[in-house]
This record gives sequence, structure tokens and C-alpha cells, in this order.
Amino acid sequence: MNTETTRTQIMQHAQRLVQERGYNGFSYRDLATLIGIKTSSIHYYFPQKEDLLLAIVQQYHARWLAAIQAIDTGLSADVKLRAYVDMHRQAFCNTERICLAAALAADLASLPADIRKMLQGFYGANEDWLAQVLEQGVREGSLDMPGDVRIAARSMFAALQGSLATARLFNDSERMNDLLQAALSRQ
Amino acid sequence: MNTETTRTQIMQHAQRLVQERGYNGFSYRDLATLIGIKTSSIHYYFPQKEDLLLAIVQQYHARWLAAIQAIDTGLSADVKLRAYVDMHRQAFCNTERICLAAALAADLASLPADIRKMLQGFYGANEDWLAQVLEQGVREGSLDMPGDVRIAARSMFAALQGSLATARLFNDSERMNDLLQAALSRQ
DNA sequence: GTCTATACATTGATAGAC
DNA sequence: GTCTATCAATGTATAGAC
Repeated sequence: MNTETTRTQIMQHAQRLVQERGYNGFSYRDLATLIGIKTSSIHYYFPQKEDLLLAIVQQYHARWLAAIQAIDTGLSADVKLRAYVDMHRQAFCNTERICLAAALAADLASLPADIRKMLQGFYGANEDWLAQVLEQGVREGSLDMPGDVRIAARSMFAALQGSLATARLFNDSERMNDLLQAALSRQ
Repeated sequence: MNTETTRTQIMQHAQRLVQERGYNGFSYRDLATLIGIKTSSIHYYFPQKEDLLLAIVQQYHARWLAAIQAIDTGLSADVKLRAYVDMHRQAFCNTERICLAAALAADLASLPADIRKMLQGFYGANEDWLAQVLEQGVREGSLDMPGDVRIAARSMFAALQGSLATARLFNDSERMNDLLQAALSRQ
């Protein structure tokens, strides 16, 4: 079973390049050279660069949501939070890449409108999940949330996204351990 | 007194475009059209695009540091923190732009090495200042910091940078009010 | 499906007139 | 200082052979 189809390879490399260089920081030529094909072959699968971007973002969103939903709903809030933060930490330590959504959000004005909508969906889904867990933590008494859990969830997700960028900037995986303190210091 | 020299205009528009579209999301032609000159005139001031980027980052860094240092050192830690967070909030509400350093950090792999060094300097300077203020807060008893203030400072700055990106993504200035809660909830 | 060939616009950059 | 003119390289994209 070979999952290394051309289409798969294109998407893998394209996702990585967006995360490393931004949407405007790579070309079909870069992709073609990396894979060892011609640019016209990429156009066969993704006629326009926006088609490629759309496919990447959809796949990323679906996989990330699946990973979140794989966190056992029966767990306590603080364990869920640790698992969630660990997802970010491991994603970074394995790839040294920031979040795809954060990479695209930086170049926002240069992206098509439908991508912006998808990014909002990605951010919103994460914030919703986090808010739900924080609320559970308050109910369970394991988390001390002074204000609105919705706002706390926003701040927490922003801190996670920002920490990934900083960890890469300093090429310092150790910084990803700060994430735990950042997210869980209110316990 | 006319500060709207060509050089100034170039730098202003270029900084804005980096913050909106990323370093690879605009061209000398874009700049020339915006200002009403020819691309060769831009090359007169900034022979290479990297020269332009360097000048912008240096100016941004200097101005931001000056703004931080303008915060009265005699103030209490929590007032200093509020002033610092308010700098971010107002910067966003006036311009709807994210931090220049955060915009560049996203496209990191496509930037020259000396720019990476400057970004590290910018992040480090902010984290240092924050850590110092947090330590003051602990001494004064106005802040309850469970762990290392250095780590807390990193998380706080990451949260600020991330919140700016989210506020822009959702075109929601209200989110910048979350910053206060995010940064000061440990009071 | 992948290629060759090609089109056509854009990009960063330079030389030299004014 | 700003312009015209020009450049080679790169960018996205298409047509059609195999």
C-alpha cells in the first residue's frame, strides 16, 4: 500500500513550505523540484495555487479536529488540557513548524476570502473546545477561572500559537515546555 | 517641515505591507504604484529588498523600545503592565495590524539570517522587560507568580502576539480587551 | 498521469539620460 | 533624485503529445 502518491507528496511539501515560508514564499517550481516532477503535473492535480491551498487547509483542519476529538471525553479537565497542550508540543518537536493556520493568519491580506473563513473556523473550533474543557474544570473545581471561560480560552489558544512561533524563532524546543505553565498555571 | 520624504513613504508603506501580506506578499512595483513613483527610485534608496526590510525592522525595533522605556520606571508593576498591554491594544485598534516581528517570524525560513537575529533581539527585549516588571510585581506583592517569572514573561508576550493575530483574523477589536485579562488575570 | 513546449505577467535589479 | 529602458529570472498557467 503506497500512500506516497504524487498528490499526497504535493500536499505534504506544500503544507510544510507554507508553515516554513508562508503562502507567498514558495512556487510550483519549488514543489516540482522537491518532488522530482514538472510544474505541469502539479497543475493537473491543483489547477490553481488557491486550489492547493484550499486542499491543504481542509486536510489540516480535519486531522487536527480528529486529534482533539480523540481525547477521551471521560477524562478530567486538567488531564484533557495537558493532552491538548502536549499535542502542540509534540507537533513542534517533531517538525519544528508552527501551526498552519497561524502561518496563514500572518499573511492574511494576501489570501482569498474563503481561506480566511476557514481559518476563522479553525480558530473558533479550538477556542470552543478549550472553553468547554475550562468550564468542565471550573465545575470539577480543578481550575480556578476568575472570569469568562470563553475569554480565557481565547487567551490560552493565542498563547499556544504564539509560543510555537517563538520556539521556532529561537530554535528552542525547551520553550514548548513553557506551554504547560502558560496553559495550566491557573490550576 | 515635511517628513513625507520619498524614503519615509517607502518605509511606511513597506512596513504596512509586511504586516498585512508578509515579506513575500508585496513587490517594489506595489510600493511604487502606491507612492506614485517608479521602482527604480525605490532601488535608489534601497538597492535590494533585504536592505529595505533591514531598515524597517531597525526602525520598528527602536520605536517600540522607546515606547516601552517611556513607561515611567517609578510606577507600580501592575500599572506598568496595564500600560504595556495598552500599547498593544492601541497599536491594533489604530492600524488593525499585527506586530511586524510576528509577521516576519511567520515567514522565518524565507528571511535572511541577519533578520532572524534582529527578531530574536526584539522578542528577547520584550520578554526581558516583562520579566523585570513581573519580578517587581512579586516583590511588591501585587502579582501572584507561582513559577519562574522569566517563563511567565515568555508566555505573556506570546499571548499578546497571538491575540493580535486573532483579533485581526476575526476583525474584532473587542478581542484586544481580552489581552488585559490574559496578561493580568494572575493579579 | 506525466511530459515538452510555450505563453505571458511579474519580479528584483541595473545602466544611463535628464 | 527620478526617470526610461531594459534585463534575466521567476511566477502561474495552458495546450497538446505520449
